[in-house]
Amino acid sequence: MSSLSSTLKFFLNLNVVQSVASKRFDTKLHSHGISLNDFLILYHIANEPDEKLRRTDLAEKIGLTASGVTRILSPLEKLGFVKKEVNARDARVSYVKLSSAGKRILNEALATAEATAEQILPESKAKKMEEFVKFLNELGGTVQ
Amino acid sequence: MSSLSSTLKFFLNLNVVQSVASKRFDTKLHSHGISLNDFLILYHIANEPDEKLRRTDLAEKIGLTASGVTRILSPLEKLGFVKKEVNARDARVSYVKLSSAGKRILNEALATAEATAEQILPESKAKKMEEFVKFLNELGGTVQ
DNA sequence: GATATATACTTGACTGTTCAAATATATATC
DNA sequence: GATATATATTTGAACAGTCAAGTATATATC
Repeated sequence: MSSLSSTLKFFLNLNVVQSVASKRFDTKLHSHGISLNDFLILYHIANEPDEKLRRTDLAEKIGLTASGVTRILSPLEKLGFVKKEVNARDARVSYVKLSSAGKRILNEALATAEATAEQILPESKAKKMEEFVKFLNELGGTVQ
Repeated sequence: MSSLSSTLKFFLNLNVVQSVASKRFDTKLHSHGISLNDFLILYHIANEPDEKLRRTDLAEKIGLTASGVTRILSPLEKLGFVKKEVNARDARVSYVKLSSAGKRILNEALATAEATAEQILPESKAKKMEEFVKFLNELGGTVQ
């Protein structure tokens, strides 16, 4: 069995580690009524200057398709965490905007997410973490 | 909006990068009739001394649940890439063993997977890749 | 104004995976 | 031997997300 390149090993391990880590986060964040992807969505929206995003832009930031974004946002709208906002100039576009309830949930979930991250990988053990984050950003990671 | 810890940023970016990367791999490997998870499964089985694994052990290596493993293996058995083997001593246990056809598919897919990895992240650009792989192994990545 | 092409988003149908329960078996204890 | 507990795997149902097609709108060209 020939050896794999380091790059391929990297991606295969990425797959496994992500699968396990996202289960951990989903389990912890579930107490706030959201998933890890919900959290990521609320976080990205909160980081926009006017706390809103086009759905196609959001899809790119979280690495899912536009239809995937529709599937995720629909229940979040029903829960009142986000609201849909139209674009005055382009009727094709709709924005997803953070609501007050959404901000509250995000803030509460932030502490849980930080604790979960610390549990999986204590920062004290995280050598060169900033470097890894940078590396993932180069690969398309959108959280800066 | 307070800043996130480096560790949390790491995991959030992991999520996004993995989502995009796995789509790339799935697209490319689809020409062999398998998915990235199929590939990972065949790879892990091939790396066992006797080319077989218990299903619970396989689940751990790929970061999915036992029922997820059952769902994935069933079509692979039908396709003839793997076969089920019983355990003589423990009737609860069944092994998944690589077949000749499975070995062939894995070898063909290896070239595609390497090319895909190189496309996403050229090894010449991959500074400290071995270090990142090591880091992911510490986090539970099972491809060494 | 008509037409062609592109873009944004949704939706029916589907795939991949999990959850919770079910089934079968193994082990430990009495 | 009976019983309790644990483990391995499967399965019905459900959830998360994609695919491909559909719908609506915008833009470019004639």
